[in-house]
Amino acid sequence: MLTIGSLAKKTGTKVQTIRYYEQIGLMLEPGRTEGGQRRYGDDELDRLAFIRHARQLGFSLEAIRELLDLSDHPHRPCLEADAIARKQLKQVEQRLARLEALRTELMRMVQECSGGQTADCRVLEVLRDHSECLTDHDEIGA
Amino acid sequence: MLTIGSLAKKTGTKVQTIRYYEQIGLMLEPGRTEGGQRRYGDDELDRLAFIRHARQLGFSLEAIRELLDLSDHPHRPCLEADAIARKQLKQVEQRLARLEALRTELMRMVQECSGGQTADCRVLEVLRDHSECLTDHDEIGA
DNA sequence: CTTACACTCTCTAGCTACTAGAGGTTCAAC
DNA sequence: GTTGAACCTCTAGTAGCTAGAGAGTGTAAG
Repeated sequence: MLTIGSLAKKTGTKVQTIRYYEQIGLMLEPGRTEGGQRRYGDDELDRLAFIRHARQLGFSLEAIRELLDLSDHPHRPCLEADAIARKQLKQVEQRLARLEALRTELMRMVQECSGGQTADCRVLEVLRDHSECLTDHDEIGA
Repeated sequence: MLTIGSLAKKTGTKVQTIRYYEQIGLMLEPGRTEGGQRRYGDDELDRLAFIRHARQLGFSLEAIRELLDLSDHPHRPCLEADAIARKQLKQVEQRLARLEALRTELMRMVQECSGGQTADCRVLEVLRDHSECLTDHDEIGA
């Protein structure tokens, strides 16, 4: 049985954040001690690890909620789950494409920026350049 | 001379967001018409394009502020900007790896999920795995 | 058994990076 | 010279946390 603090440590989450996830219904209400302190089992550790990983991948809490629902209701017909999976897959692929473009730019930035002064530094120029970007105006936020 | 609206269109930014950037000091105060409306030149277009691009690359507004400072004061060494870029690159590469794992699993799920039930779904398991993550607890937020 | 103290509890308020709306003004085209 | 889209300021709301106040709990040493 884990205290909220050790669960936090194991998953790299702030204690407050775990309580927040419970509050908005992403984490289920855990068992409590006589005195009212939360105690967690391995299922909860898994669930929280999943949430944190998904967050690191840029999924919104709403998207994560959908994915968790897939696992919480295993007797649902597959069509529903399939639709959600397809939707998420599409998002994942968009995200991958953007991240790859991004990696390329960052790698170029790091390479070109070696030893000079800021005046010579291409970091700013690379990002300042808007010859390409002016055509793709998709959203930034998750 | 650009109105705030056309600047917004050119950079894929919301009008409100531009005013917000001005408010927090990321965008400098532009000239105004007699009637008090903002008018922008090409420098401001460049600056905003830079900010937006950097945001798309996952830089926080604070990191962007630092980068803009470097460009505003070009006689400082580039090391600082380089460090910021490297940090972002590392994060991007971590995210790419995890996203690829998730894509694989979602693809498998969509393929296999034809007639079965959610019970077979491995999506959660992929991200639930915390064998690696338990050692690297870097921040999520930019 | 009791005392120490790290940990937990709830609650409220603050943070970043926007976004939306109310209510009013300006600009440019007709 | 009037219409209407675009602009103005201001306030408040959003997601996803994060920090602090003030009080209670759990455990281990003395």
